[in-house]
Amino acid sequence: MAKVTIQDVAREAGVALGTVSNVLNHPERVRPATIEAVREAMDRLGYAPNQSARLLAGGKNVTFGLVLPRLDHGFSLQIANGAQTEAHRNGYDLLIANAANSEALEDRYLAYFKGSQVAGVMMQPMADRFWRPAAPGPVPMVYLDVHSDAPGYFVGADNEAQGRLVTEHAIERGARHVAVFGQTEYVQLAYRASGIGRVAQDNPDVTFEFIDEGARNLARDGYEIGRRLAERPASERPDFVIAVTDVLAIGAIAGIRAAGLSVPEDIRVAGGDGNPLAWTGGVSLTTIAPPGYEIGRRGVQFLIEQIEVAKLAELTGEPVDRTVNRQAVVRSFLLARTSTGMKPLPGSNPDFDLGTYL
Amino acid sequence: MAKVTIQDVAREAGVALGTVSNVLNHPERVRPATIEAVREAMDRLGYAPNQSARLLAGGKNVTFGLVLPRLDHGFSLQIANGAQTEAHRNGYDLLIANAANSEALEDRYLAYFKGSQVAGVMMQPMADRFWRPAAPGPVPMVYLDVHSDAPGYFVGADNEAQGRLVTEHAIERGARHVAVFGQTEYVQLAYRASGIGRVAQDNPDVTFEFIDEGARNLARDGYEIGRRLAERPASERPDFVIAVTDVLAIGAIAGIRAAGLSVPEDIRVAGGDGNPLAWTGGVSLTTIAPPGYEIGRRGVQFLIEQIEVAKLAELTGEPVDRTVNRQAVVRSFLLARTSTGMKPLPGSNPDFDLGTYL
DNA sequence: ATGAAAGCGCTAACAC
DNA sequence: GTGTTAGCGCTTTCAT
Repeated sequence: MAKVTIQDVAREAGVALGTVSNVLNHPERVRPATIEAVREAMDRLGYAPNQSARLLAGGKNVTFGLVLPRLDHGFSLQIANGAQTEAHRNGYDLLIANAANSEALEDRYLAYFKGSQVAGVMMQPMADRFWRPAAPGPVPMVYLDVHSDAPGYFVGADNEAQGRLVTEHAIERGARHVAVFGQTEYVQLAYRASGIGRVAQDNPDVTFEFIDEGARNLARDGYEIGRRLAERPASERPDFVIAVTDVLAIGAIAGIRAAGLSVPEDIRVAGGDGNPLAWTGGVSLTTIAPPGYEIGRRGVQFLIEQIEVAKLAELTGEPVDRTVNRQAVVRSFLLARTSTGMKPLPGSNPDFDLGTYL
Repeated sequence: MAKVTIQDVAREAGVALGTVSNVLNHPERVRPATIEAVREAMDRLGYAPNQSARLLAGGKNVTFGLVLPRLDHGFSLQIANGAQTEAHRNGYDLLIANAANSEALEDRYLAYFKGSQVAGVMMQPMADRFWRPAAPGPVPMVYLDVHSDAPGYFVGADNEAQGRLVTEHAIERGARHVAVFGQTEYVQLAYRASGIGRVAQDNPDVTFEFIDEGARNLARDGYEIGRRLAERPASERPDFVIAVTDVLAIGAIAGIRAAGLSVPEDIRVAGGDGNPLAWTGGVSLTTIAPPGYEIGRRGVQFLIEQIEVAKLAELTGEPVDRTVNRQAVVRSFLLARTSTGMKPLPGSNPDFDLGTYL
């Protein structure tokens, strides 16, 4: 129970306190045999270095913090996984905090990370039109899935491109009557819709129908709309359906089938955000590669960039420019699959199968 | 850039250092007007208390750590959400670490949390037959989804009961020929299968068929098996299918439908782990309530229990018993739904719709 | 490679 | 209520 300190280890190993510290932080300064003895003493005593003391004494922290608005959302999970992978690849650890849809908790975790002297903090702010970044603080900070003209680092997806790519694909597949649906209250989804609208304007010969309903973007909302569209007389029925999210799209596929039509033979369906949780059984969904993972990776890279800049500034003695505004946009690309009549690739990526989320 | 300390705040507010500390930790000892002035100074300076210094000086940590083996698995997410909710309800924060399937990372995060003097640590160990808990350390610790006779706190699901409940439901629904399938390599799933087997023994008049294939428990594995079963001649065809996981079950439903039969009219289907990510479109799946959420909640309660015990021991001066073995088993209950011919409840829980995981 | 010592920012105990 | 001070465990620096 009594906590083991570096002193105890030193005594047990018969060396000086400073030597134990060196084994931990600068092993190259210590003779191998000594290292061995010290390590053994640590194991014997079950020693775990006190992080607080380490940090307070000026040790370097190799941990990043990530504040997510929720943990039951595929997009945020993609971010978490991308960030974890990239952080680990660069020798950093990652701690994740779930703000559980509460702005108070979001602030709390943010302050906690800052106060913990982590090497950097990433945050996906709660979706909100009025959101503003905080003033630059003492630790590197990156905002994910949002943009701003204020000083800071921002990584987002090109939502308009996501909409554009899917729509261009529809045209290429010979669509004559396209139905677009999904709740576009969120800024990100509105951009997706705008990309779709842009391509629509460029193709006046194709009929576009925008269904703007009080859908909450749940699978069952897509189901209802899909069923309704499929029950129309053939002449008024769309031959291509675009949903702004994958979850809506799989709902639509189920609804179309429930009405007795088939996908992609009668109606083709595409989603828009590469959500690996969206699985329809039998027919794989055409969508856009999941940008969350890449956003997480890019966020970590921005963090490391800030650390490098700060290190350099410290060497040259020049102050860091606190007013820079850096923005990264993650590139989107289409994943064309069965639901729009494409043949599945032989070695298709199992990452996009719901099964991995068992 | 220069970090703001409690000293700076004190100077800015024109009070003593100790007063600022009191505003932070014992506001009741400070006059309201003073509190106000200090708070204002904090805001003006952008002060964030240094957690390391706080902890090192003996402050109480109100943060729990949770080490998960992966973040792309519904069960672990249930745990994270349950733990977060219960922790928050009790005034604690929760930090999540993703070991990303690496035992080295698992150890690393565990050591980090211990060294960070968090108030308690929960860990869902990587599924492994040879797993043993670590020796009791200085911080409260709870292991999730595993059991052991070694000293420690353990919270798990009653996997055998999960299998038993589903199978009893099958009998009640009039099943005559039950097909059971799923990869039972993991200990947890083997227990589920054993619960099924137990009920099978008690009902010799019902035919049970155990399909033990090299399935990886992905949705597409369930799809193949479901299709194959449905294509059998009617006399050899099961009238009830039990999959050890929900993901397999939804795959099976899709497969059965692809073969031209319908669920639940021709074949009834049940899953076994209440995975909210399993969504089939149209027909809702009979399954067992998701135990992950409850396991996370129970884990936090065990952590708090250990903290209480330690507090009490400190008061009485008696040493804490380090050899106790406490085990909690999360109760399972059936969610009977359309896939086994039950009528959906009018106000059915939206939590179990994939849509919330959009 | 060792031993001694300063000090990181804060909390809690103390005297005022 | 306020101001002062010891010391938490560690890293780093400096002399040896």
